[in-house]
Formats: sequence, structure tokens, C-alpha cells
Amino acid sequence: MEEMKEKAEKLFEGIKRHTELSPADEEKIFSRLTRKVIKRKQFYLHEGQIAKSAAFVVSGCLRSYSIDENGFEHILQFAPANWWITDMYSFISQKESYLNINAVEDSEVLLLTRVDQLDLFDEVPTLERYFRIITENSLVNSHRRLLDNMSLTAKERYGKFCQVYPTLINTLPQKQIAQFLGITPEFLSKVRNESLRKK
Amino acid sequence: MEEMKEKAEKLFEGIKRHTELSPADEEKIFSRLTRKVIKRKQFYLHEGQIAKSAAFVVSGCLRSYSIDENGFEHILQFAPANWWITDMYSFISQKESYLNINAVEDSEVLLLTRVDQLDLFDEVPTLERYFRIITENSLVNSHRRLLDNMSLTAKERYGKFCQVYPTLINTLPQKQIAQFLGITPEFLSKVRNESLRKK
DNA sequence: CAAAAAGAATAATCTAGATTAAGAGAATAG
DNA sequence: CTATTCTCTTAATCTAGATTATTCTTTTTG
Repeated sequence: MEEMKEKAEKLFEGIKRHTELSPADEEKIFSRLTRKVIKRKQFYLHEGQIAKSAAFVVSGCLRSYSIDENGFEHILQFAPANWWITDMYSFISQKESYLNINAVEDSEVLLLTRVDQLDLFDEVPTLERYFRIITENSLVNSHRRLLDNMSLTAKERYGKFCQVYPTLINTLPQKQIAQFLGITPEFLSKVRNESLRKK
Repeated sequence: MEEMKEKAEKLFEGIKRHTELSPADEEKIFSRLTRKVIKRKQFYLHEGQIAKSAAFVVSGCLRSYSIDENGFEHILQFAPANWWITDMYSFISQKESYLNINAVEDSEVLLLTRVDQLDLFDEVPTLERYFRIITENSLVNSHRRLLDNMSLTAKERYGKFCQVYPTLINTLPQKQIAQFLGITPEFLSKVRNESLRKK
């Protein structure tokens, strides 16, 4: 499987951007990864299931979202290439997830189970460091988004989204951008219209 | 300083709830901690400063919040006894913070600088594990709060707050609870009133 | 302990964003 | 290639929560 090694290379590069990693370490990690193809709209995780693994996106894009009691979807995260995605709550507790995760476009992922991840943390301490660092970064992002949601108007949040995810703007249906921003698609349409007229 | 050792004991207990820690490890960590008293309303961190350290709350309660361009405060976190608090963004990047942190009541904290923390991660790998785990948990909390803010009404969020932080309800000024929930104090007053009448 | 400052309640009015509805384009399946 | 199902827009109406203002109560502080 030379092909798969190539794909894991993207992950190793990411790790080495934060900490060191020997070829032997790479081998140990590689042996625990599983490749999976997830076609557009196919599910990686359904609410109520247990998130046995986390997914590293090699290509494509996944999204995680919850469905509230009125049936509305709220998007927690988009994961384009080179990002990890899972239901963190379910992944660390191995209890029933409250998130759904599916593919926004045809995607390819590398899976690492929680069990294997914990084993690897003992075998390759530098991997625990990597996950410690990316979790710290995720926390900073999550905090910023919380404060943005509390302090900015819908229009301002849309402006920020355009700056932060310029790639996603054109590939993603607007409905999903609205569900990420916490507004209705109708209102997003209005906001975009107003922004256009001003230019 | 026997007194201080007693206080660090609370921290060590917390660590041991997640991973093991030898007496030698405890000694190494202990030697890096600094004790600090922060009186009610006194600041631990001002927006624009660099968060050199993170604070473990021994007693009392701190809060972190941002101030938006209209001068409104938005509370990100309350840290009662046995919690850590810092501006995570500033702490990990050592760049200017965008949060303020001050004491809600007279408090006592143990400080650990980022430099010492990183040193300790090499000396005491089990400490890195501890921080990896509590950061994972914080991320889960932050995600849940994000989704709650998107899917629940103000009244529902207040109800959840009462369940999750029953202690804080009676000690905290309502203004601050409102700033945490992302609503105005006036509206919180209305919500509470309606809840009472129903009972 | 009095004066000043901060916190809380109530009510009237206002607005960002939701809801509902309806039509026009795209995309997808069959 | 056509029917059906999504996606997007526009517009009218509605509402959760904001804003402003007033009064009352509780803390702080000198």
C-alpha cells in the first residue's frame, strides 16, 4: 500500500510542524491508521453512535452538526483537508454521541481509534504532544467563536467567516454557512445582498 | 512554606484523578508554582498584556471576559476552586491577550508560567497528559456551550446554567450571569420572574 | 453610619433576526 | 432530457430579546 503511505505523509508533515517525529515513530503511527472513502452526503457518524475513532481528512471536506428538538441543524465544525474531526465528547468518553458527521463533498480520511490513540500516546510520547497542541488551538478557536457569537451581529460574523474560510465560501451551500453562523438561510441571503449593494 | 504545600495538594489530587504522579514528580511541579492572593475585583490579567502564566484557583473564583467595541462585557469562563484559568490564546502564543481576568471574590491562586509548564512537560510527561486531558474536556464544554447558544432560548440556557453551576447562582451578581449567558441583565430579570411565577 | 455607587425589578418601546410563503434557478436522479 | 428535488432570493409579518428609563434595594466606602 504505497499509495496510503503517501496520504499519511500529509499527517506526518502536520505533526512535524508542531513537534519532532522519527521514521520509527511514523511507522508506529502508520500501522494504526485505516483508510476510508466517504462519498458526498454519506455519514461518518450518526447521533447516538459511539465515536470509536477520529478522522484525519486527506481530501474533501466533512462537517459535524447537531440537530435540535425542532429539527434544525447547527454546524459545529467544517473539516477541510489536513484537519481532524470527530465528536470529541463521544471520542474521549466512549459514550453516545450527540453529533452527526457527514461528507460535504467526496472525501478520503484516515481513521485512528481512541484505543489505538491512547496506546500510541505511550509508545510515541511526541504524538501526545501533537494532540495536546492541536487541542489547545481548537480550544482557542472555539472560545473565539463563542465570543464572536455573543458580541458580533450576523453581518459581522459573515464577514469574518469570509476572511477565515475564503475557500469554503464558494464550495459550500449557503444553507450550511448559515447553519454555521447560527442564522437562517433567508437572513444570510439578505445580509449578502446588502453587502453586495454597498460595493 | 508548609502552608503552600497544603494548597498544591488540591492540584495534585486533581492531576491524580486523571493520571499517575510520583512524589518526585510532585516535588518538580511544586518548585515551579507561585502563590498569589487576588482580592475581589483585582485583576490577574488585563486585555493587551501577555498571559505569562495560567492560574490554578485554590479558593475563591475568577472570571475571564472580553469587552466589545460598544463597551459590553462578555464572560467566557468562571473559575471556582480547583479550576485553571488563563487567556489560552495569549498563554500558548505569548502574544497580546484579548481577555481580561479578575477576581469575583477574594481568591488565592497558584501560578505556572508557560515556560515552566513546557519545561515540566519534558521533565514530567505525566503532567503533559494531565493538561492534554483537561484541555480535551474544556473543548467539549466549549463546543456544548456553542451549540447551546445556537439552539436554546435564553430561558432554557438559564435553566441549564442553574443545573450546571448551582453554587454560582447565589454567589454571583445576576449581571454577570447574564453576561455569561449572552443576554442583558434586564432580560434575565424577566426570565427569572417568569420561572418563579410558574412554580 | 450616611452618602454614593452598584445591583435588581418593572415597564414601554424598538429592532435584529425568525418565520412563513411563494417563485425562480440549479442540480440530480431516474 | 424531463421530473423532482434542492437551493436561493425576495418580501411581508412576527417575536425574542435589546434599549431606555424609572424606581427601589443592596453594597461599599469614606
